[in-house]
Amino acid sequence: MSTKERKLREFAEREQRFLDTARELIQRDGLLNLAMARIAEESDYAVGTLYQHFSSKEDLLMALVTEDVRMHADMFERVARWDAKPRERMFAIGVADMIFVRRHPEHFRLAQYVLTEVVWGAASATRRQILLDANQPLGEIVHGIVRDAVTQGELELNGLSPEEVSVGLWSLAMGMHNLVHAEGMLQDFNVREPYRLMCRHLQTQLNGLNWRPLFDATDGPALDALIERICHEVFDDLCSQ
Amino acid sequence: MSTKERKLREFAEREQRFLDTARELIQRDGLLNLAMARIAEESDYAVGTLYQHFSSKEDLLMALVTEDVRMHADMFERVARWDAKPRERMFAIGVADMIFVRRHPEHFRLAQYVLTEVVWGAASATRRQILLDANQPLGEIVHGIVRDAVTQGELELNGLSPEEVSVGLWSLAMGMHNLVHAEGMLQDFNVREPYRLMCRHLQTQLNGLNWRPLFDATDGPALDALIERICHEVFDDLCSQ
DNA sequence: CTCATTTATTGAATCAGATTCATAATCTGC
DNA sequence: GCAGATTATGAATCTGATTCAATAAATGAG
Repeated sequence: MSTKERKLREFAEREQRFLDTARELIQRDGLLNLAMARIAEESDYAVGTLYQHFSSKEDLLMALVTEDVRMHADMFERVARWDAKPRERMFAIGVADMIFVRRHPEHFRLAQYVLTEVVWGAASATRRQILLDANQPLGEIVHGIVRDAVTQGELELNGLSPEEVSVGLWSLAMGMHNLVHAEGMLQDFNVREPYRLMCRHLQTQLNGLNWRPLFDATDGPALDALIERICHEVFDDLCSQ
Repeated sequence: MSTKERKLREFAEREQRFLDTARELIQRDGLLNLAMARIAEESDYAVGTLYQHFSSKEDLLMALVTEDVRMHADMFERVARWDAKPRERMFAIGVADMIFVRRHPEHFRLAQYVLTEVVWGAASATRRQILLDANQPLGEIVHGIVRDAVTQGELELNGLSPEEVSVGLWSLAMGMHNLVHAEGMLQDFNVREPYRLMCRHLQTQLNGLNWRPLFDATDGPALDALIERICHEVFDDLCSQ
């Protein structure tokens, strides 16, 4: 039944086209001015057709975030496969975030919006589940690194679960993303390179957990060298810049 | 000119009434279903009158967040006045957050929404500035504690600015707030008491910064005792539970 | 106290934009 | 090539924020 397959493929292609158009429009005119009619028009389809793919505007936004999350997950998976000590891999997760943000500057802004009660509640249950599923691997990978460290005797949990350790590190990263995107909140604090700062604080926190081998977070050049090394060994194609 | 004063007071009272009504409605029907017409109706005023106070719905939401931020700032000011070591005061900031969330469970959900590009951009510039101004003291107090620690020889900055140290701790707290409110993101991780966990990670991070006196973050009872002590010494009236 | 003038309140009308759905077009199997 | 099924279309509908002409209240000079 080749016809059925072709139909499915065409449907998927059209969906992709809608998503790409939406992304362009957000980039051009801002999320604030995104209109369903415009997305349809710019994609050369009718509004009704757009609604065959997405049950609502919020649904579409959630689909965009899901796309990004999958790319993010790909980066995390490279880290998981990277042959290095758990502590280095955990740090590489932070570096992955940093690179990801550089390549998808709109992602966290959009994700922040989509995770909001208003948008979350207005999207379809199906779409929400898809997003949650896409997120799953991110958590798994981080937890896995924690477990590896414990197995290899480089970290003691001291009563925490691996997930609870992850959450501490995750919070740091998520909080920095938020501060960066909260207009005006961060400029008062006069922070030049928030993501490099995040990397440094990540090392500090890992030291605080007594995760061996300890790293001298105050050694700026060493920090930069490590970031550089991870860029080359793990994300070579992604950090030409 | 007592008449003018009375007018101003009445205007302020009416504004407060609108805000209180809005809060009730949000609590009852959710942010998703908040309608300007409803707020006006429930406050026994016409829609147009509501718009004399708030230039848009987003403006009103921002005013709500600003109210909360002021209360939050009051708690931080208590900490600033508390007679204790900088490290204890810094930890007390985390405890303040924890108590604040318990008393205003809707705040961070709302704040998350308001800090979103869409809402931020739709509010009036004036209202935005008011919110930023209300936030200012929060940052100042935290930076001040860092500076005190340095002055008293209990912390070395090692090339960071006091603001950059603050931002690391701030990120942790903000990230946890976000994870808590991102539906479904955290249950997968199976975290029972996220704010207690935040407190523990805060101690871990302070240790990582080598902020003296160090605290054994793995000692659960000691952690709980400290939290308890801060509740009583600083926030006695606020944590009857 | 009265009236002209200014200021504030009102809510029906307007507007924007998301969503629907009757109609038209296209496809399918025979 | 045709009947029936499926899909695409975009004008019409619906929701809810925002405006503004009409109305009411306050002011203050005489």
